[in-house]
Amino acid sequence: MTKMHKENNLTKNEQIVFDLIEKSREPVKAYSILSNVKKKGIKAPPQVYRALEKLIKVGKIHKVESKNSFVVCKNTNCEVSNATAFSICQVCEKVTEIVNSKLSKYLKSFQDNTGMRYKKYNLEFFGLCQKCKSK
Amino acid sequence: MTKMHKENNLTKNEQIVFDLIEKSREPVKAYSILSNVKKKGIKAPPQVYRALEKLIKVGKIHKVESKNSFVVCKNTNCEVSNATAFSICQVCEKVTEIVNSKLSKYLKSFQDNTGMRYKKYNLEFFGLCQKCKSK
DNA sequence: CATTAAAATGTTATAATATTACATAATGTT
DNA sequence: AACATTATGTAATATTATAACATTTTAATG
Ligand SMILES: [Zn+2]
Ligand SMILES: [Zn+2]
Ligand SMILES: [Zn+2]
Ligand SMILES: [Zn+2]
Repeated sequence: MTKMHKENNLTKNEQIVFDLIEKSREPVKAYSILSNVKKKGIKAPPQVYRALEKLIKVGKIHKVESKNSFVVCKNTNCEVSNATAFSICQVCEKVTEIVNSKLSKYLKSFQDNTGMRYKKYNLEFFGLCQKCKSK
Repeated sequence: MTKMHKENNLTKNEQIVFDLIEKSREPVKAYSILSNVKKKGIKAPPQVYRALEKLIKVGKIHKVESKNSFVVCKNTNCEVSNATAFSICQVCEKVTEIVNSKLSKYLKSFQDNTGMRYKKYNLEFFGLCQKCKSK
């Protein structure tokens, strides 16, 4: 097979899945990805889920857990996906990645009551986006 | 039907599901709940999911999104479930609800870069629990 | 370049999670 | 009692995700 991917280290299927998520500009679900990349030759769920897993691992995308959806990282790969925060509109379901160094510093240095620190977190905020608030 | 529930406002099925989650003392999955309450007369997924939805709404349980599991609230119902934080061990999968007023104050008053505030959040921290760290 | 090992892909099937739709029963209100 | 509302029962199906195994591609080695 020819080298179809760009000058990063993504494989062909990973690149196809990444391109689709990036293009969509809103959270995408795995089976939506699947149906949209059929024309590119990806035919079955495992091909999509493998790509998603790898893309998450290298920090190029994140999973929005409350929506079982995937978005491209807007934040220099979030230190390889160990520190993610999202803003989610409860009305229109718009999802935005929060890039805020004060917040990430606070959470990365957070110690719980037992003194435990954490390597990784995921935070999802819910509210009304600007557009929905002004309606 | 006789009034089977206790002096709260839970219905029969809600009480059955709640009792099971409470008893389990670790996150429980919906179909695990279902199989364990069959003997109580709950036979189908919608009965479980309806109860879960209501229990979440009133703040008696939370969903741990990254694990598709449910836990009882340890924190005075988290102001009716609008502010939840969990500690999740990456090895043994132990889940603990974090009760920390500094953290909750910080997050409730958090404003993103656009000045937006949020009514609700869910935070999941990942790391090693005491037991797994000392291995 | 032939051989082998490792990584990636292809494919089928199935598991796990969750919801829709509609029927029946219980409860509360007038 | 009549009606509306809430809760429950039930079947079917939709959605999300993984297991298992075969094949192909790529990388590494001699
Ligand atoms: Zn990111
Ligand atoms: Zn909105
Ligand atoms: Zn709680
Ligand atoms: Zn542990």
